[in-house]
Amino acid sequence: MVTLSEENHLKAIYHLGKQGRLSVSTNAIAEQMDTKASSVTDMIKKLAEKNLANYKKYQGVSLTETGRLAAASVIRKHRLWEVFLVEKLNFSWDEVHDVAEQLEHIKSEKLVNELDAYLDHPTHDPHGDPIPDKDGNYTTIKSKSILETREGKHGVLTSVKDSSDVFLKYLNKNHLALGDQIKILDFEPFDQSFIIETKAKKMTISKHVAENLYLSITND
Amino acid sequence: MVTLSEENHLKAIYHLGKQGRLSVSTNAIAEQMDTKASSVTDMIKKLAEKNLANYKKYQGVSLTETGRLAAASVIRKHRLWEVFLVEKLNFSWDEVHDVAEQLEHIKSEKLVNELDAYLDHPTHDPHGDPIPDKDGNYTTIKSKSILETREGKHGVLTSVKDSSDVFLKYLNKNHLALGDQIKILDFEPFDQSFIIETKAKKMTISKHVAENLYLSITND
DNA sequence: AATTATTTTTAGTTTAGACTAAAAATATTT
DNA sequence: AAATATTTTTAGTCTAAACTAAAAATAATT
Repeated sequence: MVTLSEENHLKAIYHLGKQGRLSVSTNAIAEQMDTKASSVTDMIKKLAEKNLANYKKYQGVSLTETGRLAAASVIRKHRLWEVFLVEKLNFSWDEVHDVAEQLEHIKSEKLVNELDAYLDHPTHDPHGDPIPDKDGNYTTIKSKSILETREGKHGVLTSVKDSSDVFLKYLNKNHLALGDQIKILDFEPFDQSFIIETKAKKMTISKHVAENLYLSITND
Repeated sequence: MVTLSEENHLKAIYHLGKQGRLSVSTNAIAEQMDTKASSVTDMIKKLAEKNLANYKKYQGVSLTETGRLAAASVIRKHRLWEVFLVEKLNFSWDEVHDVAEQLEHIKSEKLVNELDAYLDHPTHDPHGDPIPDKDGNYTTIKSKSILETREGKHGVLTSVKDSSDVFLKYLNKNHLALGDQIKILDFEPFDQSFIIETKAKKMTISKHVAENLYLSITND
């Protein structure tokens, strides 16, 4: 049995290294999880003991195949629940995180499978993040942050890097949503801000915003 | 903050006494929860400390108004989730309990309210048990077990007392479901068995079954 | 390369929740 | 009412998961 805390550590390791494949530092995990390095060390040992992680003292941790699958399963549940909350229960995308954080730990094969089917097998959550399938696989939409994109290009807003409350509320306020067609009109080198155009209007976005918005570029 | 274990104890006390109003014994709680009396004593002290329970040593426990509301809230969530699982996710009524047992502890006002609305404010769960509203109130359907009912009477199957796996599977096997119209044809004093008639067929049920099926009697 | 700084681990506490075994209180019998 | 049985509580132990502070290992800098 994988405990709640173990699941959370698996998730952190998964997120920090490429799906847990590369080895991540104790400190990085501690920071991500808002806990202490010593606590992380303890937990890592347990994960290694259960063959969920590869661990050598002072060398960081990576996930085993089993660990990667366990982590993907938790993330799958998290993102499916997020879709459920937004699509069925009128949550907005800035309200789902805390609840999904709880729901992701519910243990029931049938529940996940039925939920997945009920939602029509969604591939991405409300923030544009991919939903792993039962085997932990997912397809990534090729996309680039606006900061990496040149003026004149346009594309569809497919995901946000930062999915914090504040950022999502900023996007709501400015009527920016996933799926929006966006054109990059101008780039200002001085502060690396952009002028972009949506269906509705033109607006200026800061560098900080630009690096958190991901577009799937439309060829023209 | 009410912990998971505290919530489970509140539930047990609520179920054992009239919504926690009458004082229940430590042993009864321990048995219901499949734990030890000494553990229950510890927990009861915590509940009293938090003003969720009234407790005097050796005198049993009852719930305070706050405690009663907290318990009702957990039960409300449990039963709403059961409805969700059956109506939306193709669970059958004998599969919902364990999952609902987990889901009932998810903390989010909005989640419960939206779920309630999404399910169209159901008043009863798949076993016929009433779903408390936000204030912990619910309406009981007047019903009697078949064992307490005389031959010749008929009524609608509104709830089951025992909602264990085995019993529900027995009912499935015999095509008995909530909402079924049932007529009591005969009573056999020797073993207190009954012959009943449903839309589909006649069948004999044992005393043990009869005392677990509740009918809302139809006047004629 | 040696010193300093940082990161990671170890060792020892703490808290919540459960347990066992013994003691104390209450109930039940004779 | 005394003796016995049962229930409940207390006292002390255990485990999981966190913590602090000190020690050990690794990394960075002079």
